[in-house]
Amino acid sequence: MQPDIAVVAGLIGESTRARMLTALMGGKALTATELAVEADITAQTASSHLNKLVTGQLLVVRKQGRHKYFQLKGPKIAALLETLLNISNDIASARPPVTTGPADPRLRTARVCYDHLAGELSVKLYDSLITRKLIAQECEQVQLTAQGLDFFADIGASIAQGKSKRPLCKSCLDWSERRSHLAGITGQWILNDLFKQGWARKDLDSRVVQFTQQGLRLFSKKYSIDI
Amino acid sequence: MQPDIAVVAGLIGESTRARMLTALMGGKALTATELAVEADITAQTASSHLNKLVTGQLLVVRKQGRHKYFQLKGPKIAALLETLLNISNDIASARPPVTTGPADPRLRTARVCYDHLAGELSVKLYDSLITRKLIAQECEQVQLTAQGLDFFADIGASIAQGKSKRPLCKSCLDWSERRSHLAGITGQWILNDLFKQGWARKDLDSRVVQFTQQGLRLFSKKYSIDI
DNA sequence: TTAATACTACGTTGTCGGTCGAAGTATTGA
DNA sequence: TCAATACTTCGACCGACAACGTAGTATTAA
Repeated sequence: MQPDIAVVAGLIGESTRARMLTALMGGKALTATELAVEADITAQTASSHLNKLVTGQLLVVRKQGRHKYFQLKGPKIAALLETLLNISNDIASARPPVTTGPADPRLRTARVCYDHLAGELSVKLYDSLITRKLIAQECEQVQLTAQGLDFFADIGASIAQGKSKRPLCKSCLDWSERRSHLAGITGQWILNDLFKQGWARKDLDSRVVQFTQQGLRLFSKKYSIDI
Repeated sequence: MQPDIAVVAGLIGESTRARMLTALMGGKALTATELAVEADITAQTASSHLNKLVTGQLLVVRKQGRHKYFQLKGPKIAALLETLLNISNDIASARPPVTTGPADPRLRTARVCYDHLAGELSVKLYDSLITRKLIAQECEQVQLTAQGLDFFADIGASIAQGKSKRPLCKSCLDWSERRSHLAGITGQWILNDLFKQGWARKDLDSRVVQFTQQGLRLFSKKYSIDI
């Protein structure tokens, strides 16, 4: 029997739940109340939706005191949502040449895509890594070169493959830029490093990554990016 | 503004429409009536659904006489559906250890995944290509090796990259096998070649690829597969 | 303990949309 | 021309479900 794609798609295919899931693309675990605010509904309704999403295996929940933290269940779910974001963006921009929304410019510049960086800045990063031959892209597939491995070892990146099945590198299509950016373990490390260095912080209740002036300078220096 | 993933997901997230879309994963264009039969509804209801799917940009329609042929709009949509099939399969098999459905064995053996081959046989094909170093898989990414390019040139495959952005090779995760198989231009060529040689035919109203006895023999010989 | 917060369970309401019957238009074939 | 087929439009019905108010149960803070 074929798997029933309607149940999963149906869970995502309701605007309120979709807003919650999109909010969780920020990678951070959010509480039920936060998600209720995000989706602009009461706590009761949110509770009901979140229950469905957990039962439907799209979210996992961690209880902490009187709070319940919800999170996307894994990279697979995040990838599905990103695919949906891409296609939806294609469709939306194909439709009306009018109102090609300016969008939140900060969201367009840099945002979190589950566990890695997305947006203009991440595309520039990707281009730089390609130009410097630290990653190689063939056939729309990416991998670290020997130089790349050295480079990331030098800057102290702990990106050992480990026993996880996750690829070191993975290109992720950006819905705002329509260009590739870096996902996978390496992409995840870069984002974490960013925060650890204090170069940027995640906006509350949003996927926006807000760089400090100096952070942006140091970041672009580290990865040789022209701003 | 973020794209609204709810509309696309909502279109897929209705069981009747999901059945139609899954049927179209066979890659063949189907008429409205055929899809109505497939989904077990009347022609009126089917018409309404198909209209929505076309408006929603998931399908394209070609009019031919008094028939209307519907088809998935492109590889992107097919990829989205395949991702959904995978996740749904994971979820379904995680749930009840009971009724791990035997499924249609023929569907499990060989089926069409939009424009390439999927199922047990395709996974074996993939493994054979890897073993013989005709394709290389690193970091979960695939590409044709030099030998691979020679091999496919020898057997007359016209798999020039062309100006299309489609990758030559692409691994596609199989929902029935939980293993990779070959997609992309090369995967498409192999499937077409199969039919051209008369080694197999597509079942009507299904994704099943039905091999002839001799076809299976010649196919496995051509690609050095152990059956 | 009392009060406040975070979340949940239940019952009601109202809307949205899937479904089909009936009737209509276009195309094909005899 | 007449009849059959393929698809669409309209209208009505009805079930599903999102939303919330009320009323609960945990957990924390004072």
